[in-house]
Amino acid sequence: MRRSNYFLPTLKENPSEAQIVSHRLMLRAGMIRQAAAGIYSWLPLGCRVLKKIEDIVRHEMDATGAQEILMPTIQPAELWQESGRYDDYGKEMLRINDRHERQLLYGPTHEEVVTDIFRTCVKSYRDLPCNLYQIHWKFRDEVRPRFGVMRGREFFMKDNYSFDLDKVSAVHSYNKMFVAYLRCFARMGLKPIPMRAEAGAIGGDLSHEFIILADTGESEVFCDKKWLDNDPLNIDVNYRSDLQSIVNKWTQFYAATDDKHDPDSCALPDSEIFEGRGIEVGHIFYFGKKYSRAMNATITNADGKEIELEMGSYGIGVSRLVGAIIEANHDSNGIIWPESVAPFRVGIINLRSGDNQCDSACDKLYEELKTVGIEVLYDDRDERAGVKFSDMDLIGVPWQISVGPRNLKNGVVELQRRGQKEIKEEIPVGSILSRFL
RNA sequence: CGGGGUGUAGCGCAGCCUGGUAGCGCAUCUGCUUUGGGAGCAGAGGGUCGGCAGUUCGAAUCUGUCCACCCCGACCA
Repeated sequence: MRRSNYFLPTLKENPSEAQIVSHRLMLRAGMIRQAAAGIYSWLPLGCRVLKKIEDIVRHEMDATGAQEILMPTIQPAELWQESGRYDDYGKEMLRINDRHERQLLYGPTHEEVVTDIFRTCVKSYRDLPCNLYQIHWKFRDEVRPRFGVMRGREFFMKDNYSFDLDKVSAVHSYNKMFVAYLRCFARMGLKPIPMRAEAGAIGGDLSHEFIILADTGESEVFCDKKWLDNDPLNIDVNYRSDLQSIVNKWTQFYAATDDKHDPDSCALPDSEIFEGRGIEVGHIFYFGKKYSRAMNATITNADGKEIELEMGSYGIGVSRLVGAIIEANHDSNGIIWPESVAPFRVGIINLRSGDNQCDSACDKLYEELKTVGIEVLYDDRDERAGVKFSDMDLIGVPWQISVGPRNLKNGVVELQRRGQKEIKEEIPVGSILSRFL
């Protein structure tokens, strides 16, 4: 992408409405625009990152055997009246009447809709287990939206729903999601910590929330230092085999948020405790028959008996992750994207646009990188070098290639890793491409 | 939903107390000079001062009311 035709409205100054760093940087980097409190438009740069995260999540979900669907954002009130949640959910649910005065709502979650789909379409135990997911918009009318996309009212979320015949199978479905979640967050360059959680409004008796560590996180976290050395990507996963040992391994160490942490009763010595801050980015629930019973979602088992389905639901805040990743990866100059979610992998800075040598060297490099499929942003604007450096740092492109007349005389360009200012490499123009293959 | 705060050009702000018809910086446009970490000079454009209703000869400024947004708390992916 050539910067001169890329819609990227960066800001030099901090918008006054934004307080926390990820919100400020997302506005300054031209990723989002606020339309109303807690409601945002996603501009090209933000959209790219959102889709990168979405793709990682989709890939990991597909690997577990889950199948993607899309359910409506607008739902009929009847389903919620049937489950009993229409009254329970309260003012957080945005309620709408259509022209016929039918009661509708903008979905805050989709247990009711998916249960309705399942009960009418699936009648035999042979079709189980089944896990359906979507990556879609939801709306919760928060009393007080804040922190930009981290706590908006409209948000982009991945939500799965598992259906099983019995509890053993349902727990396996739960464990699959548990492991897949660890992998998702790790692939985004984050340190996930699963914590035993209250099931809250969703209901049920088995639940974990996934917290990622970030210095500027919303809640305080206390955990065993052994967490910091665990890497989920080292797990050799076969989703068909029993996963309980992996889940056990990942829940054996101490971890608690500040409201649950009691220094007096904690068995760990202080020297073993890591004290940090975190952001919740995922939550999984096993809730058994709560909805299948209320909504009469039954199935005939092998013995010809009609039984209620065992269910679970599993959420990842995809749009929240954009903010969370920035909270975990930034410096005073801007965002530092992990490569897996970066909007562009490489940025080319033409230090002297208009200079024939610089222009042609940049053009050539740009075309070469594009040809081999590397996402590259080429700043070809007629701006001063400082403006381009600052902008490229702000939007956090992982690799910066600076092309200027001084170095070009010696046939080299400069390669720099975002976030490691001290390391600058001078590389012959001809061999830069091979660095990215 | 309780408490606090702010609405003036695309962004950041001053002016309001003490009424006299709007200003600064950045950004934008034009020209010249510059060019390796947010350039300099000269010129230009851009505002129903959040909305409505009052007070007044006259309101960004005073009064009332509504709205929007932000912060702290309670609540949450």
